[in-house]
Amino acid sequence: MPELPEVETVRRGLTRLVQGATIDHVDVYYAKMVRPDAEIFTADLIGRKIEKIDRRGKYLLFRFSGNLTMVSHLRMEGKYDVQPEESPIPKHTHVIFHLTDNRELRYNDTRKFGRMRLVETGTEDVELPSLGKLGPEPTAETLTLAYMQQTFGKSHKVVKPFLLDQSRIAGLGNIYVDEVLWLSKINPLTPADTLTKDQLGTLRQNIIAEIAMAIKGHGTTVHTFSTAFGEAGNFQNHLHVYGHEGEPCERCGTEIVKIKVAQRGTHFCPHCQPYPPEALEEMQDD
DNA sequence: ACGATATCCTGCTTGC
DNA sequence: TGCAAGCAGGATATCG
Repeated sequence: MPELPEVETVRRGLTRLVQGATIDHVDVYYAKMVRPDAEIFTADLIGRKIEKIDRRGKYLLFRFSGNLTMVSHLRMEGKYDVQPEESPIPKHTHVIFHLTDNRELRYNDTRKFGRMRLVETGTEDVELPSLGKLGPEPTAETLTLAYMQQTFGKSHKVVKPFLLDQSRIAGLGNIYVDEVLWLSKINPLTPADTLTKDQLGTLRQNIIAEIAMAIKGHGTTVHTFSTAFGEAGNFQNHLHVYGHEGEPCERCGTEIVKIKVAQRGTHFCPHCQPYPPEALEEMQDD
């Protein structure tokens, strides 16, 4: 599942391959994937030049000539690749951007969860409310401790779904949330407003460092992610808890457990990340 | 306004 | 062996 580091890796690969290329025409094979409807979508893109590719959180923003932006979200399994036009078309290819140099930019998505949206450049924050409401990027400059103290302090939500909320911090997904909580020795069921300043400082440092390291490693190949640009993601070698249930914790040897928190699979070490009193009380009730 | 829940999809895993 | 049911999950819509 692409999270921020994977999307950034895709952005860099696409920039290298198709920045400056011009769209000849577009074929949409799965109409629900695009907006406005496929007819308008394909008509609007004819003759446009890909001037730049930006990213915000997990969203890709293709900047086209003529003030047009395509906002693309890969969701679970979306992938782009660039192929010569004679190359066979795989089963789950849903959109093909035919370029004028006889190459094709193809969008593949097994589960059809990804979405593309065409808007006038500059209006994306309004046209896509979830994009406009994104929290700060997880970097040292943009994610300040003061911001974290303020936002965490105001919420009773438990920290796992809190960190998955893109309007709080942009770009974290299920894998990296489990990882940074393990690194920070914070139980995923801890209410956000009970975290101390020290804990928030540790969490902040781990988020920033983990995302930066994952970008350096070209993302993770957990499940079906690969960059398709000749840069195989190798970050899975650095995962400590995600997908490691039943294995000993690298720090203390206690068995890593997997539970459900807010409907999401959640991995942690019950010794290094002890349950908060709130969670223990809830467990008494059962 | 907020939280909880259902929905979208397909492929893989699990269980009988 | 075969097949049905269960599970995975980011964003969004809907309900209370």
